[in-house]
Amino acid sequence: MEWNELEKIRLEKISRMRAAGIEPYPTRSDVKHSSAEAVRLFEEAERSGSTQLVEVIVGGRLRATRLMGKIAFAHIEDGAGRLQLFFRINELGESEMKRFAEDFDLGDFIEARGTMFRTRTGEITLQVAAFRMLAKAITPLPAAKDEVVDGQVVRHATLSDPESRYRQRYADLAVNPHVRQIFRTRAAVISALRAFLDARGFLEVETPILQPIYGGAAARPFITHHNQLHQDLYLRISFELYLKRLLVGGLERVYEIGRDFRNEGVSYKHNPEFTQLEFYMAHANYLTVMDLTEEMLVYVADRVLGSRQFTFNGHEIDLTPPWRRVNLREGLIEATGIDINLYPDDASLAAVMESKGMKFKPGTARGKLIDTLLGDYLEPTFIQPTFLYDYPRDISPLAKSKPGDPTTVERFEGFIGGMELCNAFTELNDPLDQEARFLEMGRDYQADDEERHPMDEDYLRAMSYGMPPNGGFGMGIDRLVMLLTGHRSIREVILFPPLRERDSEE
RNA sequence: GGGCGCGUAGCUCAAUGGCAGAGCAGUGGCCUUUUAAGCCAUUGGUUAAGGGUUCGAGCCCCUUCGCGCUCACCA
Repeated sequence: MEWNELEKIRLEKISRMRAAGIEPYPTRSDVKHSSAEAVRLFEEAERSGSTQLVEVIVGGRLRATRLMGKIAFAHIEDGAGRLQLFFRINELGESEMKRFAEDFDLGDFIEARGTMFRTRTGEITLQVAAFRMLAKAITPLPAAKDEVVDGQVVRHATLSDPESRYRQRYADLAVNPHVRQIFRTRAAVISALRAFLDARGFLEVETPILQPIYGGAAARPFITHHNQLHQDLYLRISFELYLKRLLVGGLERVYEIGRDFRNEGVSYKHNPEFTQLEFYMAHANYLTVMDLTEEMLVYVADRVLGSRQFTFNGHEIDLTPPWRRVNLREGLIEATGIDINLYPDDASLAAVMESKGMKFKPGTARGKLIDTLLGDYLEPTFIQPTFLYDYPRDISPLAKSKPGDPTTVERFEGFIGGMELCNAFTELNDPLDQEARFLEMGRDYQADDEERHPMDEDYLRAMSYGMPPNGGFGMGIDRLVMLLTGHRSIREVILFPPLRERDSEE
């Protein structure tokens, strides 16, 4: 390690402490109370009129000190909040007061024991009878001072450079309480999703992340290699094909929450690894899944936010059902004037789009053209929760056809805040149809080998044993957390977002 | 990958092409109820890296690195 001037000073303090027989990193902590508990115990004693002193042992990070000669005030921060400490020479003696002033720095983890009282200004405070170092901080925290405004801690000049915040997320978390809150919310969202599905008889399962054949989505995979098997493996791009195999096996309602990996570009709403929820439900269909989606997201919002309304990107969003439901064909007619049913092949749709001055890559297949249209003209307009439904068959190889309409499948995507959040369909369970779809996809994507939807023979074999009719659902958890925490960048809701390696890391 | 922008002290930020600065943090003092405590003094810089133009570059030009925004890509 290379230490800067500030750090060298603290290293000297460590030497000084050790020379005095004091261990700056003791093995045991004797902390018994959180800051919040200490305050609560004192308030209870006050309320009951007890004359008994409230004695506590608290511990936390030193966040502020106010040294005033023969007395000193300090604030420590722990997981539960902040607590003011009061040091006085009368109780501690001259040498301990000096030790506090000389050896203790902002950022150190310290332990303090004593009795609770109220200062003249009314702040509930620990009168310190004894204190010690729990863990010396060598590197100063990247933050200036705290201020309490209306009961909220405002931290001044705190770490704000996004690169530093992501590279040193530990420092970001240590210094920015609102960042810690994002990840508490994230955990609460996942916990609520589990509770919702568990209560409805879903079984949580784990399927392979390393897969010999990737599938369930159209994306370039990450490739890795198993040495002993002498075999290349892919990091999964979706869970879909494995979860549906379980329906064949008689697990009628399954879900998985986990990581997907897609070797694609990053953006404010794309990360190469992201967290996905997928569930599959026997005897459901895309309409019943739509209802369940509304119910599930309201449940999550109620539990996590205590509200069905929230602000995202300057929009007041309301999750209260029923959500708007837009037929894809009708939506496109309204937004673009193009009726996709009148243009049944690549060339005719491309021609009409060109006549309207729309931009797209030449030679794009019809399905992808339609996807471009909805991405450009519909998705950004779906601010309030909206289901877009009935997708073209040729971009939905795992969805079941709509009865009486062979070009359309029973599929919907849910949008909130102008962003795709989830994707669901009545799952295709006809193995012969499925085989035909794989072959069609093989043709459409032949030009671009990496994006090709590979044939999965074993998946077809599974389906050939008989798969119950079912509805399936996939949702990006990161995006849901973005919405519920009001962050427009996916990196804000991922603890350690990927960054390029730097030449010299300190 | 393309375009635009940014990178200055530990942190947050200043600085017409003309002496690299402030606040906080740090260091040394004073201070027995403070709370962004206060007062006095003070340390701290390869201005991301490298090259160029210029009497003179943090500032202008080129290259490289990193980050952000955006476009492309991403059913």
